[in-house]
Amino acid sequence: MKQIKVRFAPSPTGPLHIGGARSALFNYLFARNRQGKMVLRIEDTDLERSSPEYEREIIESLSWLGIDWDEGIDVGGENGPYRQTERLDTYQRYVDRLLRSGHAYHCFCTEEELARERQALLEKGEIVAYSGKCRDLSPEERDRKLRQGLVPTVRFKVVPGEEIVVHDLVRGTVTFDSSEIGDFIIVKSDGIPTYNFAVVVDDHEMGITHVIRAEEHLSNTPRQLLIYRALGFEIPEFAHISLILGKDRQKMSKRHGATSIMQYRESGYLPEAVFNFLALLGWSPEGEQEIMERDEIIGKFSLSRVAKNPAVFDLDKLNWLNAQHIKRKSMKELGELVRPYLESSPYWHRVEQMDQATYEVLIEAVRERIVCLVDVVKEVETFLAPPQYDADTLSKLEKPEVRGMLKGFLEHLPEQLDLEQARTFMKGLPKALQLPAKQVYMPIRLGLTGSPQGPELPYLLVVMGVPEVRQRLGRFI
RNA sequence: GGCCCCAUGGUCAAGUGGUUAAGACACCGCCCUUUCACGGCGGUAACUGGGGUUCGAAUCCCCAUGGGGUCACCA
Repeated sequence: MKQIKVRFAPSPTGPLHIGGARSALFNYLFARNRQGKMVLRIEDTDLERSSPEYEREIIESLSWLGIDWDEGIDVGGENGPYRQTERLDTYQRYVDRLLRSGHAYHCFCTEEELARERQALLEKGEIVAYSGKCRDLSPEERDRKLRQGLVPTVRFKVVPGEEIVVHDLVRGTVTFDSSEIGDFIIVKSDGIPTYNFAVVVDDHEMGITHVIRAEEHLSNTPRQLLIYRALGFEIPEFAHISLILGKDRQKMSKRHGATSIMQYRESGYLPEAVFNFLALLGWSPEGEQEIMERDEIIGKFSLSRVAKNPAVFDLDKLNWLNAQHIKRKSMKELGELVRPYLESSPYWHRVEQMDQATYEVLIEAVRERIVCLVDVVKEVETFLAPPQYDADTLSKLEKPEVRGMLKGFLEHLPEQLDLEQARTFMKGLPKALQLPAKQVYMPIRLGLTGSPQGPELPYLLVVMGVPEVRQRLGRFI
């Protein structure tokens, strides 16, 4: 059987966002599941908007997610270069071929007049397509315009009245009428090919067998099919996956808040959680299992289980998945992951002073409570920030019986204790003080942090340290 | 507006002619617990509508409706 080869071909005109990442992911999963190859190609033919910074960010985002590729930018390969602006001579060869075979022609219409015509058609509610004005220019006319210094575009000639059939792995058979497609531009006046042309040439040259991309490209496909045919290329399989929508059910875009992959990284989402979440958006595994690691997903992935309907991005579920993946981390791993966030905390100097054992107690205390890694910053404040007491809390703490209890607590409190000892100590405390549990624990908590909620008391004692416990409670005695 | 795609709870989503129509997130309740959270148990909640086809439709067909995409010298 022929080896499968897919590609992800972003244009570096912005950061990698959720939708793009999902396209990349599905390509990756498909390739890895079928022992195929993955290509990363940069489609930078939009000179105005492309930038090397975005290209770098996209690559970094993919790498962070754990998506890698066998051929392409950064890793090279036998079909390079993998940046479209570096492949202009290749496109030129095929343009010449189309020009010679009569499949394409030079067009001298200006952008202004085209925009006017398009607007008029749109208003009349007619099919918006190029008029074909320059289609039958005589060689003499063409040469004259060229001599006048007019810079032409190259258009692909579309024969109307023809049925164009797209066979799509997720959508089935989709039929288009060529009459709805006007002659379209394949080379811009700056000599750079357009997407519809370059994508066909590259996919062919690079031996792509499966084109997996977002549904917004479906209506481009008939144009590309025409080019495949004119050039005599073998047609790959297509799979158009449905879009990811925002809460407002519109295509995901910058308007929807955090949308770039890097933003998720910065907020402390784990790459394996984002990977897991994205895989579940538009695809579902056969079993019931939802929390999965990369290799499990690769093993289960198949295009036949990709849904046709668009999916709304659900942050709640991502959050839940992230918390689940955090719980799967070992203390040691989590301690490392969380450190950069703690470094930005105003209490970092305190954390820095902790010995390894105390640090791990801190991590353990916080582990079940955080959804994103950044949440540690807030959590750590419970332990280290100077407590704030509101009036209500103060009135509770200043009762005489509470004062007596706290006094007893401090008298019994050892000077030094680890987590196990703290647990035992706290457990036995009500008995030692001869008080019911509810009269003991909550006042201590309030006195220590000013808040009725937070990690279990033994954690508080260990992380805070006995001296600070004494100091915080001292004012209530 | 033309063309194209899509349509199961608030969201993700299983389901491919016969099911009490799964499961997950979110929400609500109970339990666990020295608090909150975690966790456990339970609950509310869906086949867009109308026609067909069929002994029988969430599943097949048609129409309507709704949502989305696309109509660039952007990809």
